[in-house]
Amino acid sequence: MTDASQTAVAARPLRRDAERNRKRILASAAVLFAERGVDIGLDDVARHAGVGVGTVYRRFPDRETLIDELLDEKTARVESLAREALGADDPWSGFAGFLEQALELHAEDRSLKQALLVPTRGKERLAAARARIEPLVAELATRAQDAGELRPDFRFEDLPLLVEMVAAVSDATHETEPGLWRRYARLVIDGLATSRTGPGDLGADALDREHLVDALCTSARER
Amino acid sequence: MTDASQTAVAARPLRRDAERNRKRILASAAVLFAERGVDIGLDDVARHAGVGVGTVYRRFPDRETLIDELLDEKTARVESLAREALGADDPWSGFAGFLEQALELHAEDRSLKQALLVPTRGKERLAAARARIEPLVAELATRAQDAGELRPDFRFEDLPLLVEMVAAVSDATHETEPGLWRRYARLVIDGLATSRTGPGDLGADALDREHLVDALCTSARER
DNA sequence: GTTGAAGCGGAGGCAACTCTCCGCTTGGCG
DNA sequence: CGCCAAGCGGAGAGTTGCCTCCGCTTCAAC
Repeated sequence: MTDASQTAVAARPLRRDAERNRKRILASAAVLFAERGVDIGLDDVARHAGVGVGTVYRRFPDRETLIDELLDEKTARVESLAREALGADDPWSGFAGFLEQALELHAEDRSLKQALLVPTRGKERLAAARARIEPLVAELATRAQDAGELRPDFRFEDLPLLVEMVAAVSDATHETEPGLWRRYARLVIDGLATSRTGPGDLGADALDREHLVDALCTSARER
Repeated sequence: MTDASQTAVAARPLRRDAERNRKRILASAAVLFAERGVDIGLDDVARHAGVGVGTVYRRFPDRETLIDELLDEKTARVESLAREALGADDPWSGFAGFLEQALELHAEDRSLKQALLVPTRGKERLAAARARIEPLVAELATRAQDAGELRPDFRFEDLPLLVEMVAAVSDATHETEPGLWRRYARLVIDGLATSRTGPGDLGADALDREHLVDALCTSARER
């Protein structure tokens, strides 16, 4: 893979001011995408970066180019998480640990879900990242199942929808109670284990009624 | 509670043609809300009902009035589900059965989630319905916990977010594989039980890769 | 310093959506 | 039947969000 600053191969380097603006745009997009997802107005990105809209659209002909460039660093973190997990001693803690860490990345960055899960998002780079990650998690799941710890009726195709589920919680509550998703992640992971006994510990407390109302209103407003 | 056709008390009855149009609007809104949620354009409702936009806005001064009127029948079904469940012999199957049936209603009707969960949606009627339902499910949960079958760290305030989670799956897949939500509902319910052993049975098969791709694209497009 | 290509900003076109307004139509009472 | 209050439809105003275009500015090569 060549240097990250040259999108097209052997493109003539940008003028100094142009390169500076390009960096600013990427930095602003990273912040805003993480916070509000990849479908925000590029006008907002331009304003945040202190450049005109025209500049954004000139540098990134469409939203997907911008996404492709921005998110491939983030997906690389998911990939290395999966590789580490494959090296873990215990197959179950490898699998469950990976899942929890991946969910943490999703909770911190809304755009990650859209980039990793939606196959039409981004361009070649993102597609390649997805293709690298998939066999890794499939292997993680198989090992945990062979060890008898992950329920046998789980299939690795379930993962995107599990992410979708927990992400629905973090989207709804990240303003009100940013760590609450862990409670529901724990619940899901408990449901994935072959067996379980005893009271368990969901970790983070449930929301009280007042905060719950806040959260549901906020998430409905955001939509 | 007085007759459903008089929104305001003692309002003079509508002219015959007006009443007919009102019914048509409600019927169309029921169909479209269930399919696409309560935030669709009221222009669409008007077109579907075969009336002009003006007619819709004259009869229902704002969206919330329409929602309030439409959804209180649906919420009544949730309420009676909860009452039935309280009469069940086994506290756990009462709780779990209620949850699964409630999730089924949510899977069939997107607007239900918005009406029941978001406290700012609708007007007095819906608020009253929410207030009636809450203590019922709290009691269901308490009984199941006292019987030692529902994990003790569950709190009934978790329910809205559990609904949110499973609804995220049905929203994503209701076009591609309408029954798939059951698989994930089962998983969550398994996670809620105090203990569980053996392979379990998630019911509906996971999506194969092709359908999964379809589902994720569709849900992203809809958003 | 001069010059032209590269780059810039933001006005404005276009599309989707919500809701209002007003001239025409119609039901039903006397 | 004749009348008019009640009702109707849909044009269009106001808004928001995406993206294009073009006249002006700036860089950097010479």
